[in-house]
Amino acid sequence: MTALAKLERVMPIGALAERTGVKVETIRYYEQVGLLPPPERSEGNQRRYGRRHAERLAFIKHARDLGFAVDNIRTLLRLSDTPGIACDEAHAISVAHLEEVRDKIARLRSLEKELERIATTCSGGVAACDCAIIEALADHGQCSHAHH
Amino acid sequence: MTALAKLERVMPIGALAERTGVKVETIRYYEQVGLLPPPERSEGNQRRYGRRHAERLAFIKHARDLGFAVDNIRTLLRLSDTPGIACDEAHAISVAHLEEVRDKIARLRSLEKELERIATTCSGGVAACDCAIIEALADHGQCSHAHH
DNA sequence: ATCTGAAGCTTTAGTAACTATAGCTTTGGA
DNA sequence: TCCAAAGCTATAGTTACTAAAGCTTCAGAT
Repeated sequence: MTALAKLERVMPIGALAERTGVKVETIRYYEQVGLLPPPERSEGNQRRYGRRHAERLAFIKHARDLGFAVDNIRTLLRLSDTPGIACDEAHAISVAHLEEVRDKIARLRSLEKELERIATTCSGGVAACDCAIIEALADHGQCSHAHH
Repeated sequence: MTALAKLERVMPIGALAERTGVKVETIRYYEQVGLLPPPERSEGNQRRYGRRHAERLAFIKHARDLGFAVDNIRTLLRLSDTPGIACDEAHAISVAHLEEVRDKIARLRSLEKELERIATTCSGGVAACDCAIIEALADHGQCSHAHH
């Protein structure tokens, strides 16, 4: 058996972290909140991971990168653990999340416009303003953006 | 003196909250973290606000709505308290924040694309997939998006 | 003057998703 | 055998609030 193949079976937490790009502390945290099942331990009580764990953690990381909440990931994992059953729920979660993301984008765009206006009014010169940014913040009247 | 004019001087916290759209608890929180100066108190130890406080709180709210961090707002308030001095700093904060916002928008757009792809692959039918969403999350290989 | 319900008070804990620290033990190669 | 790197647990800190418990004050009606 090669060293690599052995690593596949008994990775310590640091190797798993490096391989998945998830920090050691975060891995322990995921275990604590029940996303990642507790792995075997070495004689000295250190965690030893296998390929299953690596795959599951990759799933989690990917979902987190896509902005899914930990709670939703728990559901998605449960669904992926029971194959064949309805993916309706997975679909619903994804669609809801997509909507959230679109919403967030829209809100940020409106902020962007407003900030652009504010930040360019005062170019940062010493004498030019006193101070347009501060005034813009103080006086809501100039503000174009709708509901807060 | 009208009732309204009197309210301007001795608003209780609830009136200030209603007037500014900031929750009572949040107002107390802003006082605690030093954004809002401690107001006078009634004989029975209740907070009594005046117009100054209302203005300052409006400033804070507006800045928060624009997504400025509390820490940056503290700086902006300090700048607005010492008029005439350099607005360079205010400008720098705004520009940095604008960049952050743009960055966030860009990242969310890429998420949006990816989620769109994932969510539409499986339309939620019972038999159609098993399950494309789950598989997409498990298999990073299909993923178009760049760095995580 | 008294009653009462709404509003206010402080303190503490909870939220999301980690991150960091302290103080200790284990591991694995020279 | 030695030792530095890596791992362990438990606890606290982060951001910007929000909520709850258990009390006190306020202001209008009686």
